[in-house]
Amino acid sequence: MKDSDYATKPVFVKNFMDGFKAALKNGPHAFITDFSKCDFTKMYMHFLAIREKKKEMTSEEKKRIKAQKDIDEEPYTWATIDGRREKVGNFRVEPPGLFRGRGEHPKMGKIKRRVVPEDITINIGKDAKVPEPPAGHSWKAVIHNDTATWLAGWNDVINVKDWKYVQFGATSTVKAESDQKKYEKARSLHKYIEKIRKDYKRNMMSESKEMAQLAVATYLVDKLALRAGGEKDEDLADTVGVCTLRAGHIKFMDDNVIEFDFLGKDSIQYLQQHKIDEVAYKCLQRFVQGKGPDVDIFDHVDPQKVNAHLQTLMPGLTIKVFRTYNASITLDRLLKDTKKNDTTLQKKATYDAANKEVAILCNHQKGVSKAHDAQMEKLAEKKKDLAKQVAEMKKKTDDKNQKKKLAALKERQSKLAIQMNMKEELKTVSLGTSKINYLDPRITLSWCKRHEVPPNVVFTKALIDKFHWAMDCEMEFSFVQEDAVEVKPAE
DNA sequence: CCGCCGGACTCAGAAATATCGGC
DNA sequence: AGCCGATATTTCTGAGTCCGGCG
Repeated sequence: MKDSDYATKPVFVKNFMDGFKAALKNGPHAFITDFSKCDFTKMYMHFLAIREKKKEMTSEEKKRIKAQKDIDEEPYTWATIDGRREKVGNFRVEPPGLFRGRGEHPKMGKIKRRVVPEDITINIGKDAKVPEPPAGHSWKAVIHNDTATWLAGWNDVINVKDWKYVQFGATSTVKAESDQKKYEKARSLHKYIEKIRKDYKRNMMSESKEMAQLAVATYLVDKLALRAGGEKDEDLADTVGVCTLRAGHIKFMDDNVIEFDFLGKDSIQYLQQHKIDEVAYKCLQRFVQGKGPDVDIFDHVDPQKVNAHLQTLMPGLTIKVFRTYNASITLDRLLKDTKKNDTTLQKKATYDAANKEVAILCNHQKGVSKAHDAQMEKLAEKKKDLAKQVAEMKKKTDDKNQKKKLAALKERQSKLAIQMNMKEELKTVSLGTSKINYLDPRITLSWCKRHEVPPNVVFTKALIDKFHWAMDCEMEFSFVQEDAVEVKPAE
């Protein structure tokens, strides 16, 4: 934290000092009340030294310690469900520390106390042996809820109403089945999408304010893959989704273009301009008329109402399904441009480009790494150097391998150019999130089969494990089912 | 009915850690 | 061939969505 700018934020400092003072109260250090007079350098140096020591270990030592750790943890990484022994996900409780919310979080800096066995509820089979709590401690409760999939849970110590759970890992049957169901539902949305679009286009012109707002909200969800946006408590960061968009979050530009500028999940900025449907544009103008920037645009609807309406059109349909649908069908469409005779590397580039388009659609971002500019500069140096080498090689007409060497240099040049281009283009775009959560793995795996690309070119080992249920999909798998008529994206 | 809220699960980027690849 | 910085992958935990039960 000392390396971050948290200490310059008044909210962080206040929350931290409140907790710190409470901890020091009645002790010999109760006189400490002023953050600006505190110097934590000694602690900082202490932890830095520990890190240094770790670094200095030989690789053998490191390996040995890791192996021992794996052995020690092994018993906690498995659980049996319906007679199957399956991998557990997060089996460790969260250690104490300072809470760091995302964005301008009102609780940043609060001290996160240690979670003790007395906080933990164990959920286990009636006849199973209950794990022993640490010596001298007891569990808060032991329950036998066979309708929930969590193994243990506790109330979060910062947002006390929230629960934290120990769950099965991504490779487990429960997770795999639910993942599969998610993609099947998104896939079936395709069969209803024309009906849904007709429905909202008609309803946008409804006299009923609720109906019109329902329609425009659904349109934005369909076209832009926005999140639902539920009401949030005051003690959380101020972020929005479709239903909580406020008048100040949109700007009306010429030619039915709207600029969206708001903070979404994790306080990630959504800043995009889109040309939208003319009727929807006019509706939005009507909805914000006479409203100040802080007033809700959709004051007559909420996610429950939108979802309830969606379910009159397709069973089980909710707002988030559109995100999955949109992401997957976009990948499906873009991968069709893969060239048969390309090298694996080129095919991978096509895949990454499609993945990138999905990431932009879903607004999946990442912070620019601290070293980015320096790294780019280094690559630019390399580029200059290569250019010089090429120029020199051109002069060496006496070298009988001149042609060959020149070709090799040119090859390096073009590779470097691609690398630099990619690095710059992806400096704020995060590809992983959509790969893990939004893209039907069968699209990717059937593409791998058709184009003879090994799955590990596009999926990490963990993803290959997670998507084991999709591995044997057919080569001809299509996210859009064969019997479906051709449908264009929302306009 | 409908709105509210607790509960359970999915999804999110940052940080930590492991592996890679160029000199 | 081995070191070191860059890149890839995994871990962590915070932040959403949505359902169902209750008043």
